[in-house]
Amino acid sequence: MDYKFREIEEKWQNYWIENKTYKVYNNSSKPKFYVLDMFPYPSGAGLHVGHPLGYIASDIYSRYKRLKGFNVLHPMGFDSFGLPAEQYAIETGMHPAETTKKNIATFKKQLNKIGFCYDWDREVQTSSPAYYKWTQEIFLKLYNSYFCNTQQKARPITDLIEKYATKGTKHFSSNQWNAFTDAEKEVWLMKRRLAFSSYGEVNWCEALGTVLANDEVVNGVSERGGHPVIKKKMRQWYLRITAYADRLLQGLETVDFSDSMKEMQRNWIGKSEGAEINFKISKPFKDDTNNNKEFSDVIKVYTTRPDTIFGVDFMVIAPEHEMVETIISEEQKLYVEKYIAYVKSRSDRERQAEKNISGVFTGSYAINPFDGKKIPIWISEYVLIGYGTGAIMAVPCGDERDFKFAKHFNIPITNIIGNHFNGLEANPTKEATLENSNFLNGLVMKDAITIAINKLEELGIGKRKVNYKMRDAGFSRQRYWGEPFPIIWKEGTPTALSASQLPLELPHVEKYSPGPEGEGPLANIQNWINTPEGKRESSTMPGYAGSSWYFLRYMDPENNQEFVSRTASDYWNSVDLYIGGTEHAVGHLLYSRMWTKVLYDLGYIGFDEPFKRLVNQGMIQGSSRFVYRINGTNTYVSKNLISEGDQYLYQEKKVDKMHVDVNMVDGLELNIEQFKQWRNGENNNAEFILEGEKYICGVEVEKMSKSKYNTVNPDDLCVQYGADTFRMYEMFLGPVEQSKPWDTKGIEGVHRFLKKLWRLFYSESSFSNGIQTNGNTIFTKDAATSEELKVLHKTIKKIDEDTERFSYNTAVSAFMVCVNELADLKCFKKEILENVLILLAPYAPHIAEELWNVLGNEGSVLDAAYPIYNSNYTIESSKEYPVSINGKLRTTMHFDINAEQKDVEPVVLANEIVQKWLEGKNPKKIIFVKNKMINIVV
RNA sequence: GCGGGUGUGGUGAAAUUGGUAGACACGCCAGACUUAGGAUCUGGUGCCGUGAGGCAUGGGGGUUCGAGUCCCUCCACCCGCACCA
Repeated sequence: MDYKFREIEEKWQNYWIENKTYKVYNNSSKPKFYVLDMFPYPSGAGLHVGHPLGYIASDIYSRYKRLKGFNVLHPMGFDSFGLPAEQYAIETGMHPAETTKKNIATFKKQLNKIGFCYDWDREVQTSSPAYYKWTQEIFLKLYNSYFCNTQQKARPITDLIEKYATKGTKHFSSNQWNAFTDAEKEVWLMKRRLAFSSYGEVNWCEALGTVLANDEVVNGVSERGGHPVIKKKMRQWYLRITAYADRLLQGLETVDFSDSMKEMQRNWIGKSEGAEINFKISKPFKDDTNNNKEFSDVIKVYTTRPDTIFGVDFMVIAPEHEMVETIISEEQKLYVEKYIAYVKSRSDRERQAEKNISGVFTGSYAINPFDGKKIPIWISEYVLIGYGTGAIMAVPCGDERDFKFAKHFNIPITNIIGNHFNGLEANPTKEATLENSNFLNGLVMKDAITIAINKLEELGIGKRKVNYKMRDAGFSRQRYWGEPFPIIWKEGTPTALSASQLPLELPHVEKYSPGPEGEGPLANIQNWINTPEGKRESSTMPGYAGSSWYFLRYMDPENNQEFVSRTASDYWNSVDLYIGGTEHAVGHLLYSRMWTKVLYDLGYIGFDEPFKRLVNQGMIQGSSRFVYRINGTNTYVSKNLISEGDQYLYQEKKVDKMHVDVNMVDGLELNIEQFKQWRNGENNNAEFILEGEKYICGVEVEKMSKSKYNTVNPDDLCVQYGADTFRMYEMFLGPVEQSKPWDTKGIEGVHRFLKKLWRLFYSESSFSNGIQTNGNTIFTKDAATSEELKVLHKTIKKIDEDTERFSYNTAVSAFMVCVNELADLKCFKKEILENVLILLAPYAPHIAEELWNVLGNEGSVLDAAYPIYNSNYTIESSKEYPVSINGKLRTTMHFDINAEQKDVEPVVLANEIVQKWLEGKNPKKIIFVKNKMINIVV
């Protein structure tokens, strides 16, 4: 009988559903294990081969853990709120709820074809009211909490109110507090709430009347329509994630993420220690009587290097700095205004990426607080208002950007580090001994830092300061397709709904155009936005709201009393293995880590890190194929006939390079018939200039996307080769963590492997008189030979190690080696094959189930006992040693496994080849590493 | 600009701790079986060289008996940067 993978896979997928094979219960005598994938956004494009990479890896691990005796939670759901559905609605009028429902159905269908072991009874969808009810409730918990700096944890806001009412603060007494109106109280409370409202800058597009995401803005104009975009201040909601900065840093020590991932989070948090220093400003002006006067005020700078204070040659402030207005001099006014207008059109990223130095002098000077030196104050886009104090003291001899700025604008440079500074580039060292530095002279810089700060504090002109690059997280979006805020505004003061009023459902809308003043579409729905108590908040929560806590809901998906019961969350605890892409390195992971910490502080869960171990799957890129059409004709020229240069040419004629669907190309050879029928046969009459008999396509690696025709649909591969082949091929491509372009070429090898495995159980079918005869089962119950056992146990060890360390590509290779060797040995023995099937079950579940039953076993192979490695079967008695002379391999020799250097030396030196290479010389040294190698140094 | 990552045959890759570079596959070449093959099987396949041998892990330098692996330096490409999820 042949390997009829389509029938087998359908059979077992139905079996799994009927027998609830993947149903998971919250009570079990087995130890728990929680394996989670980052859930997908159900895009309209459906699943492509990039999505399942991580899912297959986690599925393998889940099945493996289950076989090893764990109660494994391995759920799946959908991150179904988001911008694309809304964009699509704007374009087509289709309601996001409708498209989302459809897309989820497609995704699920596609996922199920690959044979994942999800317990769909636990599915969550962030856009369903039954789910976002709890997202809203957790928002209320954040809103009704503050971060207690003494205890370094979240506490109910009522504790703070209590404190204000009884003890007051340095800003007000308890009596004053009690006399405050509710609105006045709210102003103070808002400064502490973990979810709070404040003003922030957004990308505002006047023409579209809406706020835009950064990637909707290209070169200062909107992607849609190319309208100008400026920064605008608007009321926004924020999460006070900065309060958790230190705990987010400390928590990294306790989790098993890659070093690079931790590094990225640390950089994002960007903790630095330094000082804030007050610089007095001197701005000359003429008073009414035309006398020269000096205006004076203070600008605070933040620096991590207060030791370089005597090397400050100028100050730079951000174009948005609040002091700009007051310090510009009459003469410079025009230049400054022009410069600021230019900066307004630029994004933060452009401003930092810019290599051309730009800036403008304000006309004012700052006074070095220690020595009274007058330094010019400049404005430049490389200083960002959101970081530090939005003003820096520039030390050109020690900072590269400051140095270039000084050179560019001819600002004299003070050298405070002697010959550590060569005048050609800045030197950021901390090891130099300070010169020209007043009371710091003679000190090594790193020691001078503390001394300088102490002096600043002593003189009251500055203070020690810890700074974070991380900002509080913007938590509102002027959009429709997201969770509504359970907030009502009255006369500028917000009131929260109570938990019992949730969910606050998203009202149905017909149109998605923005509301007045850049508000979200919800502002247009009069009977929803207006309530007797006041106006509802019109913005919605961002995509990461629902995804910040979804891993908790899977534990207890049907609970309608709480977002998760303490019993369920205590049992499942944090996620043991989390798989997803590095693109979430900072955003999603930091937000869910913060939410987890808050919920822990408030006592709702018993752990404060959500993910114990994180594995990042690489990105699957597309491998695009191109055809070349002679400009203005319908004739296509094969790739290698074209000369490439500034443009493509064929016999002096210009050639246009065009994407062609990668699925119509076998390797590099275009299927011309398919191509003619492509896109309703628009190339029906095309002519081809071939090389040999073939049309060869061009190749390039690009992002996988529909518009580049380089997407490959897993459904097609499952139909053609089967899910088991597809799963194993995705793993065989290379390490899970590595990014790589998809290429279907090569899948045959894995498919052949499964067919070869099949032939260990069934004899081949054959044709006689035009009729196919079925092969019969050929497995036997004979006892295995030591050689066969050796193959098996070698494989058990390898698969176990490789699965544990996520080296699935080498595991697949080990299966191939195993089956090749068993085939060579003509081993059809149940005793051996049975165990191979159990090992294989996580990787190729359908064929493993089928053959497991062919061998006469009942039920699912997942309930079998995992084979145990026995080293007795794999012991070798001798070892083939590589023998090198001067590090170059010259021969190999066999020695007993226990042979020592003294046993080996005479034999090696007597060897013919060794003799030849020694050329009669005496060896200087013989290096013998037991079980590794032999090297003779001459 | 800042941060992170990757560079090994024609291709995907392997080499887990500094110890036989290229396992396992794809592709290609030769052959067997077959009415037929997009089935199956056998052998070969890093590069140069008839050969002995030499050269090879992005380039250059270093440490070491020994480097794909460690150190320095340069180059190329990919990803992220706060309203895409």
